[in-house]
Amino acid sequence: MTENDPKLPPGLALAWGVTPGPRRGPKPAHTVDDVVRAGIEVADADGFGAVSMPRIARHLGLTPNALYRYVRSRDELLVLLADTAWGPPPDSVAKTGNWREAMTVWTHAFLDRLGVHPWLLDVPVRGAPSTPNLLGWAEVFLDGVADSGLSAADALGAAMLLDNYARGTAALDRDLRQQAPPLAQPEVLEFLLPRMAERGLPVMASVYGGGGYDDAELPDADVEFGLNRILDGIQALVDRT
Amino acid sequence: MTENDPKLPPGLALAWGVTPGPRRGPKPAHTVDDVVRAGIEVADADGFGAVSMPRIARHLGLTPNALYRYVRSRDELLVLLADTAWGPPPDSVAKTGNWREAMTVWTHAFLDRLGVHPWLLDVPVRGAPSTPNLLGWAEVFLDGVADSGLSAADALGAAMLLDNYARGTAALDRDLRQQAPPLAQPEVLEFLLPRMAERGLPVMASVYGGGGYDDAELPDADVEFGLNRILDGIQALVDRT
DNA sequence: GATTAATAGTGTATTGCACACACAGTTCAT
DNA sequence: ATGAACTGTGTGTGCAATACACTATTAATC
Repeated sequence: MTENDPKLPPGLALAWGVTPGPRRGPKPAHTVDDVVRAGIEVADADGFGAVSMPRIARHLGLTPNALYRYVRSRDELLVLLADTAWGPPPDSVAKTGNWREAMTVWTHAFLDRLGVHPWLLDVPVRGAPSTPNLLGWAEVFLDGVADSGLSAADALGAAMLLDNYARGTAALDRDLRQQAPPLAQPEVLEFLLPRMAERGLPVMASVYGGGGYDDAELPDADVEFGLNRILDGIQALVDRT
Repeated sequence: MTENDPKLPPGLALAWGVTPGPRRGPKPAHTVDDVVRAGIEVADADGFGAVSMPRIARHLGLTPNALYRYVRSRDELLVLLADTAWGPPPDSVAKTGNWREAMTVWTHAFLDRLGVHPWLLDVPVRGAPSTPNLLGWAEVFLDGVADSGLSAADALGAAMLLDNYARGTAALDRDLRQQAPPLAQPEVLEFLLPRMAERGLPVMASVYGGGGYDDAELPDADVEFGLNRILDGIQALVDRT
């Protein structure tokens, strides 16, 4: 059983490795870790949509309901999946010399993880981090930017800003990559351009019609553009302090 | 039937009001617009999770499958729902005097819409905007920031950045507001703090333990903080040009 | 005006999901 | 040795998207 403190939010206890002592009944054929591993394998293979209890159970050679012996609910499992898939924060952030480099490295590491497990974007976020690895990512961020002189509140604001930016960017990239985006087919522009002109959308029409606009991919340069804007903005704040 | 050009992405034709000419069979009891309106009502009332074909059909007094006479798939319907719920872009952006004010007004208007229809955050984004209202929002943005002297690419980058920021912020706000976030209960901190200390997370431990940190709400000040950082960053770019 | 082809909505079926509950077999504490 | 606690199975509920066959209706055509 997973009950330790029924008042704790789902997954918290398990994420911190709090497991009840020796049990009485038959030995479980697997561990919570096995279940989490299986879940990650399923998600990596077929995306978040495939992360269902029956699917994971099949992967382990179990019937669907057996999973509820390891985990109280699907929600609880998702918390564990997220923490495990994010993994520990990178050391590299601590080794940087200054806050700006730390933020850059942190954000790139964050994006890398999302490249490895794109489905992490689909795991609902409940609130502030409360599981070990997620807290670890926050910790190395705050640690790395200590030399900026930012207040704790401002540093946290910067972390939220970059977290948010990385997630959005990664989501966009993934969406463009997998499902053929609207503008990929020439028929679409053919359909769209005259109607846009008619409806008074000249600027966007020239952007789409100009040829230089590609919908099918998010270039690295665009990612860097946004990141540099944000860092410049933080820079202005740091300079002011 | 909705087929006009089967090669167009789902919903595109309908979103632009392209409907096939007069039909032969019985008169439809409703219009595509009715279906969309019903969908929005359902979503407003019970969230994106409630937007199912049976649910919308019931709202219209139809059997679930009847909807497929108006719309090719649920996906197509979602495209229409999103464009209609966003609605036309605000006039206010065009009336601003300079790019910075325009971006500020645009972002706040964007956030306002997400306040009205929070489920818009859950509608999957397929790629670059291709429906009339969404294109309109992009248009007024580019129009409003023309005086910045930014290149079209940079202005688009700024639009993406702010769009992304607003979405992330609104999502966070909504999540914190509805489902009780982890740190809301005192037992959680009681559980967490000793373990954080043990695991080498002193900075986050002092943030959570310091008392000033509230998980239950996203203050307006935090929203403005991020927005001002981004605008400062764009400012730096504008100044450089 | 009669015929015919296209169409709207219904009913039924398939498949898949989360989860509740009762049960059979297993293992440890007493 | 006995019984309580436990693991995994089977069965059932209620919901979803969507396919398919069918009936009733209507407009274009003869």
